[in-house]
Amino acid sequence: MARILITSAIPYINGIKHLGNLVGSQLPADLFARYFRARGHEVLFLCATDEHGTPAELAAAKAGKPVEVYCAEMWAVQKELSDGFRLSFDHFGRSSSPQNHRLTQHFAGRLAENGLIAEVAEKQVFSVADNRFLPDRYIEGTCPNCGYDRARGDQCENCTKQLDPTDLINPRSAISGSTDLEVRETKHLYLRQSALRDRLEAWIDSKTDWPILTTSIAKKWLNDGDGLQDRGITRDLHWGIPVRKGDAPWPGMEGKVFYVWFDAPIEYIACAAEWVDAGKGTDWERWWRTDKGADDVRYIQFMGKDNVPFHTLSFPATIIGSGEPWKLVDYIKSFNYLNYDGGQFSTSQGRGVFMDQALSILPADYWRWWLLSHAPENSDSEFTWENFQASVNKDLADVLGNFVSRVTKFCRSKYGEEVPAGGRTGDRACAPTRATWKRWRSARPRPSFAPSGSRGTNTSSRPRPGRSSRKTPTAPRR
RNA sequence: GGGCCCGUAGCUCAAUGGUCAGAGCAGAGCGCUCAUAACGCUUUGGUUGCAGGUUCGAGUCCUGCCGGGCCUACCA
Repeated sequence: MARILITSAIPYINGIKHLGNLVGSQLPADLFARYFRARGHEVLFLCATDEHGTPAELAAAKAGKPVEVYCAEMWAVQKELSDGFRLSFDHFGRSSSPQNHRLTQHFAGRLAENGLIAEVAEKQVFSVADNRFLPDRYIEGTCPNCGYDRARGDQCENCTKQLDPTDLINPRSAISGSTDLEVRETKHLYLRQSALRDRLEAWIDSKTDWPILTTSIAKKWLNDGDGLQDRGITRDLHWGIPVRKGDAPWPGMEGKVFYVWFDAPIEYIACAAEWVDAGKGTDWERWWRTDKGADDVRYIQFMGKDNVPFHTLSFPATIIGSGEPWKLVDYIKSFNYLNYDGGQFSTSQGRGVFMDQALSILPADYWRWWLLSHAPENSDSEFTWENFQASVNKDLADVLGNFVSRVTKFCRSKYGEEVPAGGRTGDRACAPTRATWKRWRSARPRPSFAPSGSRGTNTSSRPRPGRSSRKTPTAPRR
């Protein structure tokens, strides 16, 4: 029996997720977890909400609520929806948990002790009216290239030219519209990823079985320009994990918090501690510390492709740089995007199908089945209502529904109202099943969701009796 | 601009460099009735985006082009 640790990319707190988010991480992770539980393996499946960062603060302000209240409410909403979709997390935590505060500060302290943190003074745009520093994309103005008047500080959406905020003509805050902006100097901590570049590259090169989507993105970042760059891990925000060096204060960093992408992956670990503290488990280090029993754990992460750089580089840099025996990921399953009727799903534009709407239309299993059988593994895939309707009506209602109806009515007509006692199946009938079972047991725990085709576990080209087993494990058969 | 991914039947998708490129749906034909206006069987449909190259052999590897998408480090 193997021990399998599974994490799904943690969904951001600022709203209800759409089906594209769901199929890109949580849903396939859930299928994978259920499959290995059903095969008798020991599984720990963790997810959480990702609660820090500028968008969370702004969403709370827009809702007219204190950010911690807003996040608590949205956590409950997301928890209810994940339950509604029957996502079988062993724990659904929060990146704002005390456990994550402690652990994030611990990692930062260890990295500093190992000389992997640099303090960098930099200039950044500050909005007086908003009383906050503005990330580049929260500054709007007129594009110097094409004249578009709603260009963002990082890029003009109209002409796609990349910009620096200081390039903008008549810059203003995208939050309040205020033009009372000034450039202020601020000091931040940087994770010296460049110092770990060669170790990260060697580690990634050793992962020859990862999806090309995962490794190609990682290698791009490792080799682009001057190679892997250091990354700022602190921000001038109010809501977040206060910058501390382990248990100690961090002189010069008062009032600052860690960057959301520094603390979010650490929540994978902290979530296991939350799982124990919630009384659902007994020993979380057994899953995460290779010196405390986790050396035989196989750890698999699920995420959309936009998350890959942080999971292949930043988070491993944090773990390796700590010098402590934390468990590194063994396999990163990344997904492309699910599109909606010819375009992208869009949370900000309300375009697409959202988790709450979906459940109000049909029960979760309809969605689970369709989404998993159309998971965008090799390229972006497409949701259309026509396809969804036709697939559900034909495959679920007609084929499966009719089959169940037929079997139950057949039994009733032959055996009456009583369920007949079971018997033993003959050896001849069992033989194909045994062959199938043997192949399943020898399969490597690597996720692949394509409903047809010959990827997977078959090592023999000999035709075999019975029906192919190489279907997605959720394919309803009885 | 740079990098990467993708392009396969009307649609949604498969295919460790190796039989005749396969499934489901849609279309056509036949059949069945234990069953949901169902179901089963058969079947039509392909210059694998285009043009070259490597190879005994290319959907797969290489080069160029066309088209779509993603990323490009201060959104997450």
